[in-house]
Amino acid sequence: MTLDEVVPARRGRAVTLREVAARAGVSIATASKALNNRQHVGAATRLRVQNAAEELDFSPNAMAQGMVSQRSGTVGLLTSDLVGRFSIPVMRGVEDAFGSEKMSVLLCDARGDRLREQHHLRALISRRVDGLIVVGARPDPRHSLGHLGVPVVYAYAPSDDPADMSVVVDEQAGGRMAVEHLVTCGRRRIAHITGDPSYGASHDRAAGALGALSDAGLALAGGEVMYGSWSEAWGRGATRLLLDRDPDLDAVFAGSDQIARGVLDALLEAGRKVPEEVSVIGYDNWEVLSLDSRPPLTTVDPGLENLGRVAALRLAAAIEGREGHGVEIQAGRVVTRSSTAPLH
Amino acid sequence: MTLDEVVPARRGRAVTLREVAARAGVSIATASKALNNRQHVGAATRLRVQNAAEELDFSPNAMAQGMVSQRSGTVGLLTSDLVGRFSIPVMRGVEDAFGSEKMSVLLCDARGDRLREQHHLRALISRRVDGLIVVGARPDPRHSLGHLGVPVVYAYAPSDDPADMSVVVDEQAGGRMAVEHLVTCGRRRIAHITGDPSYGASHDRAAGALGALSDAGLALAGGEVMYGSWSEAWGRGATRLLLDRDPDLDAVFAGSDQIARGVLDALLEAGRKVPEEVSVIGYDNWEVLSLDSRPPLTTVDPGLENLGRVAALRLAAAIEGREGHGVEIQAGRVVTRSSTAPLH
DNA sequence: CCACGTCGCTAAAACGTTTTCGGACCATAT
DNA sequence: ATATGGTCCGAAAACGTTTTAGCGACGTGG
Repeated sequence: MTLDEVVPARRGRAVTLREVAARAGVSIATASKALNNRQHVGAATRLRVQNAAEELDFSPNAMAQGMVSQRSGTVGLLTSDLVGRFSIPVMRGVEDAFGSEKMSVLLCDARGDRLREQHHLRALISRRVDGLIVVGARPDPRHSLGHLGVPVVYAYAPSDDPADMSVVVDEQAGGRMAVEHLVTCGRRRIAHITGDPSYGASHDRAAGALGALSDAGLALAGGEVMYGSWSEAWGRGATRLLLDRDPDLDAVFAGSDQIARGVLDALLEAGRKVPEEVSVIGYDNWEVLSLDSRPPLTTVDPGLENLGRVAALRLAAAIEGREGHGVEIQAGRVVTRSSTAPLH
Repeated sequence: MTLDEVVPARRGRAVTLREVAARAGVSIATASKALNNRQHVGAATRLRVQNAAEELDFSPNAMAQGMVSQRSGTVGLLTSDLVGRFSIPVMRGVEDAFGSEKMSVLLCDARGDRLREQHHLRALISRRVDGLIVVGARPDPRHSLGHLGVPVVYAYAPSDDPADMSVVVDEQAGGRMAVEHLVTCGRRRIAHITGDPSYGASHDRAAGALGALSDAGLALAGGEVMYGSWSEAWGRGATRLLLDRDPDLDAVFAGSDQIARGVLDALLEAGRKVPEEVSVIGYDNWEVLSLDSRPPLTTVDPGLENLGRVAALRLAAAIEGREGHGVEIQAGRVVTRSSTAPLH
């Protein structure tokens, strides 16, 4: 009996390997091997199967494949990031690293809600994701998800459990690089205006900045790090304060591009030329803010896309059994535009 | 023979229904029915199964479920949007509409590359997504994907094939609302600075604005719509030009929030008070730009999240057999902040 | 002529569920 | 005693694929 008689008319359903095999006049097993470039198939037969598959527009059912391989070919990306500021670059890094050839990304937005997070987690586990990347909304450590039965990599926000694997940006190095760049520009009276002091990153960046400053034998202009909020308004206000307190300041390191925008505006208003009299460097390289400011903003790019790539690489390794753990730190780089320049 | 002897020690693999059944001392069939709240299961038995599942931390294999139900419980979100400006709100709308209870989202970023798009498409088809939402990078019509065997809804950018189903924002109504708001504020000399003229949306918004203007018996200040680019720099330059050409202008409708920022800056520099002397309204409600400007920006919110919700609703309907077609238009709304105010 | 490999192919098992069908059992009515 | 009906439960098929084991046929060296 040939398979032909067994195959009923399909009503709207996808083409199956059985139908391909029937059309090529071979068994399902042979068809499978032919299409997957396995050996033990004659050249002529293979060609016949490939043609049949082509003609029927065959597309293998990934669920069925997943059943036998015990791999879903899927990773979960669990984010708490409301606006997607950080998750999108990470997501692109993930796609690049996995080649998106055999790995698809299941994206879930927990929106900072722990319940929703649990919910998504259950769904991902049920889908048998091969691995999971957890992207935090802010760089501070977050609670560990614990043992889930699949590898997990935390990106941007590290897990609070050192047994987990985390990949984060080096905030301290970022702060250091920013100030070093200003020092290289010949600046001597450098101030630091930054954001919410409840963010660990604020302090890390400040520590890096202070370190670079003391390495250069300089003191912080304004006397102290100016903590506030991640907003342009704070950048403006703090700058006015600073100008009062320390009129001969020649550079400002802003803790974010939003703050830097405020700094720029206040400086412009006070009649200080940027970058000639005062140089300004931001943090984040959020292009909608940094590209089109007056002047375009020199800023520290935290390298989120790279972060995503590294996270994906670590996840891929863990999936193949080479599990890692601990916090891996990735440095960013300074993107030089026109808001900083050598003195004179 | 009990099932106990059949169940081998599992090495790292997920708990299976067979194990739950064994622990509860029932057959797999009964266990399935018990957990899915099907009838024909005794109350005591059901409880025993539920407890067993709980104790073993059982999570049903979605792939296996998908095999029998012929549904993957998955929708694809195919985006071409580089920065995720539009896709993220849409994605949230999708999650909301589907409740994320039984539907997960497979996110793919084609990055404007047609080849990559084809590639992702194949992957999604192979995963047997129940439906597909295609989000464009700009509001202009895009090429149809054709017939894929699953329902497709185009969001933001409509398909060029009227047989497809598209959901887009009503750009013309947006332009109209913006000007109507300015007219309500008592403004009489209203100009319109907008972006790239190769965007259909530029012209749609302008048409809406012009319509509202003529309804109010007003002429466009500056004489013509000022097309340029979607940037702050263009907003600044165009404003200076405009101020020269028509010094007694009392309102500007900017085609994007970025442009509006430039307008605001140029106005400030020219010594014009906003909103008292000149009112400014933007478009997009991109909060990082609109919330923290001086003053905070009144702007047209295109309602992307709602767009995503509607797209998801239409997709859900199509999945259940109620297919639609044609272009559905969703209106946004004006978000009033401080950059517009009644005259006097 | 026999032993032995190799090649090309197929049947069947396995993956983890849901669902259909029928059987066992019990109570009640005839 | 037999029929009737209802309630619980289990065996088995089905979903679409990969993989393993095995079967002929053919060639090759003894």
